[in-house]
Amino acid sequence: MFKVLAQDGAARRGEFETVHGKIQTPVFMNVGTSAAIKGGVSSVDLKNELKCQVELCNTYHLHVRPSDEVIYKMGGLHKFMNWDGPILTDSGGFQVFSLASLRKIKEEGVYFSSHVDGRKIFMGPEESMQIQSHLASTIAMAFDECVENPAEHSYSKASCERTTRWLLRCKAEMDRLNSLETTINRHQLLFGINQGCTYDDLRVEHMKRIREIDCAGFAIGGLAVGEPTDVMYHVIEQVEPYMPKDKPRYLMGVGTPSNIIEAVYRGIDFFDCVMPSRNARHGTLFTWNGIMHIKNKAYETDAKPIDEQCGCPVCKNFSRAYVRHLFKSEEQLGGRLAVMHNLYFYNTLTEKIRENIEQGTYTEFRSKYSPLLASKCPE
RNA sequence: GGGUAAGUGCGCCGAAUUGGUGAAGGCAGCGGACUGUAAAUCCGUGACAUAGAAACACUGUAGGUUCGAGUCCUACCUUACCCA
Repeated sequence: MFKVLAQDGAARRGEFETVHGKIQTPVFMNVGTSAAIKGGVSSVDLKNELKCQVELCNTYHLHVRPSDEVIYKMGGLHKFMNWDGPILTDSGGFQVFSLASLRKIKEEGVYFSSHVDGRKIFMGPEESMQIQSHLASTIAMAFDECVENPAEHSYSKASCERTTRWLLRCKAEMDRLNSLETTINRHQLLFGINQGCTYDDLRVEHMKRIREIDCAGFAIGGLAVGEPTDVMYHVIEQVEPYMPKDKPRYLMGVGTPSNIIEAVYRGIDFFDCVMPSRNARHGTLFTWNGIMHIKNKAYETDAKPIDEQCGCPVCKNFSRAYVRHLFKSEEQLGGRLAVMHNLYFYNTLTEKIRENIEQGTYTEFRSKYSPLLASKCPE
């Protein structure tokens, strides 16, 4: 299912075949938590204009609203949001982290207070798999605990061991669900998730343990949650040698353009992050010359496109001055255009990464763009 | 001409108990943050200054009462409304 087509150092150019189409890696998955890209971008935009390969949705959010039963009745997420490409659903594990004040963790699973109406929600490995099966995503993520940083070694160790037990339960439940005639996508894939906070021994031990479990891919979770960037890169370097070479590797929730370039350099294939969409809605745009705050006065009468090197529908049609105006006057179109630009940028970034790995020029690409894309755009 | 009400820091709005620390807060402007989305959100922002201290400045204007005045008194100015 996963083939490495080319390699340049540790960087891999791959292809992952799924029932919803082939994914060219490295890939950036576009985050539409509640079956929608925030900022008003639809699956039609993603497909026709933004070079999106994979859309990511969230188990917890969709369970809360509109409920997975509703989506199941509507024929699954693909039909529901009219997206025929691959979909990855996150398991709700990140909400164990982000809704820290609203949940309680037990061996059987996690008790949440809904962030919408406060009602009690229980989610364990089986529930997460059942919901994701209803959603009928291409790839389901294992239900894990994303441990906060910093965390005690003893807590992280116990949490890792529980996450392993949860993965075994996820695997068993998914196999059962995939065998049911009533299941919409009976070829749903499961990705296991590595945890261990920033402790090398826990990370490696956990990776060695979960690679024994038959998953379609493996993710590194629990990073970019407050630790310094060099610590994140260090953890990737520690874990990567123990990740199967014939399966995709997914760095969850990461990251900045520079983070992605650096992680690919260290052997990662899949990414997702809210950063392009969230920052766009907040007026921060990514360009090939660095980061641009479009609300800044400097762009008040700037007739140039956001990025002269960019081929996105926004840069082909509108000026910086116009987009700035939309933001300053709180027109919804501003957010939409900004999100479209940033997603196109991320999808083009991974496209360029793939080309450079194929051509064996990834090291030069990385040296040039890793610092450049993290800098502030001049002008 | 007479009467009533009101004037608050940086453009606008606006709070301030029976007078009691150098006047809350909001908007706008300007800048920043954001990493498996409780986020179209949050933070900073009078001026000056690298920063701190000192100094300077504060309720239309000018006086007065008082230990102490945005709050009380007097005059004037401005605005709104009412009566001629």
